[in-house]
This record gives sequence, structure tokens and C-alpha cells, in this order.
Amino acid sequence: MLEKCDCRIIHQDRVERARKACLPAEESTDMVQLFKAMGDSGRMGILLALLQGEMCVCDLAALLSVSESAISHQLRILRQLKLVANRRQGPVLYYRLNDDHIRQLIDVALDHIRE
Amino acid sequence: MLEKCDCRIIHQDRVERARKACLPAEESTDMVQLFKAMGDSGRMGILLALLQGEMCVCDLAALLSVSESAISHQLRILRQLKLVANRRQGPVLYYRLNDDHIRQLIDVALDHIRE
DNA sequence: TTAGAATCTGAGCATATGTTCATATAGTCA
DNA sequence: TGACTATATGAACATATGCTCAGATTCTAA
Repeated sequence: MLEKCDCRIIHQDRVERARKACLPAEESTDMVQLFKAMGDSGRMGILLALLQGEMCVCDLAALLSVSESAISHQLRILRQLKLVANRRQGPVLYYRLNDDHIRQLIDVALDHIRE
Repeated sequence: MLEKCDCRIIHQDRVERARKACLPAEESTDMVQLFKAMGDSGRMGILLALLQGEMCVCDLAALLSVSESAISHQLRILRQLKLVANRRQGPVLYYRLNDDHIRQLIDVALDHIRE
């Protein structure tokens, strides 16, 4: 036989190597949360829209054809993860992308799916 | 009054601008699928492990403390999205990251959460 | 070809997630 | 202050998602 798995670990060395390279648990979960936030069509629609510039809640609702409440719920998630930020002007809240990382992530993702 | 929203669209121009910049529907959904795939702690664990090099199913199961069946289900999703690829050597399938985009995405994500 | 190893697959179940609806809050103008 | 606008929030419900378990494949060695 070529390979045999006794304790269901064929390559103890590889498992150890990966275990040592593990990220701190908090970084890992934060990263998962970030990708999860971008892994929803509604939230991605918001992010793609904000790539073009600031928008308010009702603009986004009109653009994406969903209720303003739904947009607001999604924006809260994006806010908590520091993906978007807002500024108030009168009664209107203008949302924008919080930094350039989102654009970078989208660019790399597009590279991947277009290859 | 400073701003007023009649038809629930305050800034028609911004909505139009965003609408014109929309990605093709397929690209958008593919991108969402990609981020969704990376937005799960189990699958991210697999990807982080494979950053260190090839591993087989039972190695991953041991490393991540889940069943081989669960790993196999997750690997199928990652395979379909071209995040991982495998090669067979005897009865063992060795999985690896399919290209460098995953590493790039993880790097940018870490930049974001560490800032 | 037969037995056993490594992996895959489908169905079922428990949990997680997104939307809706009703209501609350913050800000503006008369 | 009182009426109205824009947005936020909480609960409830329907759907999506990941794991488990049992069984099916694929490959190897004898």
C-alpha cells in the first residue's frame, strides 16, 4: 500500500505546521465576519453603489429595490464592521466606504472570477 | 427645509450614476459567492491551513477537529468556486489553493481588521 | 476479484440569516 | 412646541446553511 492512515492523520508534520501558523482566534473570526458581510447580494449591492460615491438610505433603497428598513439593517452590519461610515447633513445620513480596503477586495475578487 | 424626499429618492443623479456603474449580474453574483465561501469559519480554516501547503482530507479534519464528511462538503464548495484544486496520489487526494488570489484577499482583509 | 482505505454524496435536522412590519428615535421647519 | 421627514430598531417569520449519519465511489494491494 502506498499510503495508510492509522489515527486518521496521514501527515502529522503538515498538521503541526498548519497548527503553528494559525492566526489568533480573534483575527480569524474578525476576518470571517468581514467576508461574510461581503458575501450577501444586498450588502454587496450597497458596497458597489458606494464605490461611486456617497449615498443616503433612501437612494440605496431605490437603487436596490428593497425597503429602507432592510437597507438600514444591512448598513448597521456594515457600520459595525467598519466597512462604511456616515455623516449627517440635516435629517439625511450620507454613507460612504470607510476605507480603500473594500475596493481592493472587490478588485481581487473580480480578478479571480474573471480568470 | 434643507432636504426633502418626494418619491423616496433624494438624489436621482446619484442613483443613476450607481445604476450605470453596475456590474453584470453574473459577475456580481459570482463575487458574492466567493466572499460567502470565505465567510465561514470552517472554510476559512481550510484556506488558512492550505496557505501552508497541500493537505489531504483527514489532515484537515484532524487539524480543525471536525468530521471528514464535513470537510469534504466544504471542500466541494471551495472546489466549485475554484478556490482550491486537488491532485490524487494513490487513494489520497491532496488539496491546495488554486491560485494566489486567496492569499491576496486574506492579506487585504487582515490589513483592514488590524487598522 | 475481493477487501479495505480515503473520499464523496444525499437526506434530514438544527441553527443562522435576511426581510417585513410596527414602532421608536433624531432632526427640521412652521 | 407640534407635525413631519429620514433613519433606526426589535420581534417574528420564512429561507438558507452547515453538520451528521448512512451509504455510495474510487482506488490500491493481495
